[in-house]
Amino acid sequence: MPKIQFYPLDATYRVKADKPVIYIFGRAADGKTITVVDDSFKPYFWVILEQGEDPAAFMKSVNGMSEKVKDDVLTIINADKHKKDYLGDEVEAIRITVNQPKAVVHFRDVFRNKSEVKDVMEADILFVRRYLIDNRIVPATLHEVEGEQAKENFRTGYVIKAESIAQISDDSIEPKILAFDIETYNPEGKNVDSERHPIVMLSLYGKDMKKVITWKKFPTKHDYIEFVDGEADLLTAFKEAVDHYRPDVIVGYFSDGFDFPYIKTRAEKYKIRLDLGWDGSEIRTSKGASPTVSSTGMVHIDIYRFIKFILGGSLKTDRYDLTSVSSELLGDKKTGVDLDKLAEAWDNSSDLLDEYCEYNLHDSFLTYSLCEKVMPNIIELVKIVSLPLFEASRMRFSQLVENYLIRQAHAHNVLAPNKPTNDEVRSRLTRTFKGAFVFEPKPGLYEDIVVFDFRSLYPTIIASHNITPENLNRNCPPEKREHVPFEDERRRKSVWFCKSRKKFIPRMIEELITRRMRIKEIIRKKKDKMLEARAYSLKILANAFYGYLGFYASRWYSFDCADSVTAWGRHYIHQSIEGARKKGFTVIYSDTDSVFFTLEGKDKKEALSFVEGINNELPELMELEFEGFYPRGIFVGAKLTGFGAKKKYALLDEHGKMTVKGFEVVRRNWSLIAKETQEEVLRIVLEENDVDKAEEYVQDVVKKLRQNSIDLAKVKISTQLTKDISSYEAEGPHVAAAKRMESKGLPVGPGSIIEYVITGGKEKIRDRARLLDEISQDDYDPDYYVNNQVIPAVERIFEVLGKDIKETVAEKDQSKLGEFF
DNA sequence: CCATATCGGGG
DNA sequence: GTGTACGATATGG
Repeated sequence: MPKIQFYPLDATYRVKADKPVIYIFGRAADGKTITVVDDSFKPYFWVILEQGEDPAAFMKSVNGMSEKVKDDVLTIINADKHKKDYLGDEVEAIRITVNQPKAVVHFRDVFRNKSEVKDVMEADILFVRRYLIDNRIVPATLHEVEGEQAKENFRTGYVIKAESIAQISDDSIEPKILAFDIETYNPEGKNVDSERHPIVMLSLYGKDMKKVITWKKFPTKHDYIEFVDGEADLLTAFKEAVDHYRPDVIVGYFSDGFDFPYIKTRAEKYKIRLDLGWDGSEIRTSKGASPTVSSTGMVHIDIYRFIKFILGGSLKTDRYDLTSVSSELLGDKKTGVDLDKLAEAWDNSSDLLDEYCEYNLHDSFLTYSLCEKVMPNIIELVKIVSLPLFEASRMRFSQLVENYLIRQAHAHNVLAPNKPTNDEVRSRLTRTFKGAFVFEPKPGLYEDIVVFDFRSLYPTIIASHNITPENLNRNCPPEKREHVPFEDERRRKSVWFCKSRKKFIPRMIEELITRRMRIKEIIRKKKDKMLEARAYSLKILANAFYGYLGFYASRWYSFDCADSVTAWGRHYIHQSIEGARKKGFTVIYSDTDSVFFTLEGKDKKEALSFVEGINNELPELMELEFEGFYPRGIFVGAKLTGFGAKKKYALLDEHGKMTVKGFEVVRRNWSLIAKETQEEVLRIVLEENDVDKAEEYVQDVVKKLRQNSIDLAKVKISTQLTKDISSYEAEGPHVAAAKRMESKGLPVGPGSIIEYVITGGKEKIRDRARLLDEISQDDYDPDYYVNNQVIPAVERIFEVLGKDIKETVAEKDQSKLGEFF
């Protein structure tokens, strides 16, 4: 029988004659598209009987049950029993195998109401998911199917009726990606309306495809522009181009929420079928709070969602528009055209349309580049959770953990707990957790600072202390009980975990930690993009476990588990702090998993041996790591925010490298002169320990500001708009500047970077904001830059050093005035 | 103050 | 489709 190697990408099922048939779509190793048909798998779920009930009698009574519900015949085709781990106990669970997925729902409800049934389990794991898990099929990796060509009508190179399918290697596909983007007619500005306004341009970008389709003619040099006769033709041309290119992945930016729904609405107007599915089906929208759009076979990825939800935490940007994300990830950004004028240009068939087409293609290019860049991360997640790309690329952290656990539960003979009921969710939401310990730094200048932090603190606590619901206060001889070191005595007495045997969640997390350590070891010797993506995936997954245990909607939720993790965290950090103090070090700062202390004349080696001592006492997986040694550091009086004090400090290491946290230098909306002065003051103080010199430096800057000899580029302030100009309640200088730009016909909106300078005068600051091309060197206001930029940037640093820089500067000004008169 | 609604992204 | 989510912020009672 023929064998074909292929990479599964997507899967679905259909019921034929009351029998489910699985279809796996993918790319064969020879490049052709493939459909694999498998009708051998049956849906099932589990029943747990009440104590004392007879499994044999139950199985006999239910086996063969059959009911006709509407047009479906729903039948129990088998009932057998297996030893399974049910919430930590080994039980005889009864597996109910049925003829089709709908029968699961039906019999689930029937059994739930039976008095002899204690619980119904895994009756909500989707059929395709069940199939992939039970058959150990890992999407995006290399598999081999054995079977004959099937006579079914699919638009793929192969259609194989599978006799057997198996993963043959961990090698993953490099998917063929096609990005797309639309521009719409928008006479009402931001107010887009897919019912009334047409799509005027649509771009496609792939390795071998650069195309913009539009339906007004204008002169152009670009050979990638394809002119068609109207919007309907544009839609048809889009469909044909995608169909002809046959990508594995079609990608858009916010295409779940905008491009695809818009295209669908427009296509419906013309009764055009968007049958892009490899089975001939149309693209489908799923409504809800966050709608998705899917197509069978070809995988639709909305790269915005993946970047925001999965990579977001490790990016600096807090905005997820295409410009911000591209500039951070690719160092590129959208081309600047004014979209508010597109409708006008369209109406007049203006030559400007050529520029809009360039812009349209560039957005597809950025989307393509982003997708290509993060694809290793998507694929590694796919492999870990064993879900198709469509689902894996849309997951949140909680779903990532949950799907990983469900996948592993099957491999470890564990029954996945059920999802919480609405009532349960409500009650979970009322409880809050005590967080991490923070030791506030005393403002001051410190010498010989050593920093240590716990490597993966929460994951290692879960693994080391066996923290999991199945181990909480149950089935354990007293001598094996480990009480959680809560500060509250009652809680300490009442919450304990059994140490005797590693249970499911701790075992899973231990595996993640050790796998990641092995990979890191390999990467150290030889860099590898895929391995780095894998190490990153394992890290974010392990780190998400603590949050998952305390997440209200999770299957493995446990208030006591989540609360115990932070209690252990506080315990270990306190222990480290106390240990350091006993050895004669002075602890200056600590937050969650890190400790900063000063050597107090002792040798660096003594600090290292202290940590070695701590590590000898720690459980095996836990480790307090040496983070760095800093000959000098400064901690500055923190401004109280709603969440407590914000941390502000700067450290200088032995090689002269400065680490700055929480100071304005790292923020954008300060002028360069303020940032530079702050950085230089920090450098003089830390490197040379010379406060007088720092003071002189500031005085010199002030003098130059007063002479208006500081370059305009250094007094320029850049601020990013976060919303529409009209929706700002308080008009700050950046809003005033944005309005000036708008009045000059420059495109401004959310995401635009506004650059302005404050000029002299008696009006409000916002009325003195000017754009760079409106002013010359002498126009900036020295007073503003001295009092509102430079002084505030360095004030607290000098405060720590016992100086009032305001006074120093004022005196100098005063004496100068004296000389003058 | 707490509960409920809206937004995010996109043109 | 063996289904529907999340978290921050603004608004209203």
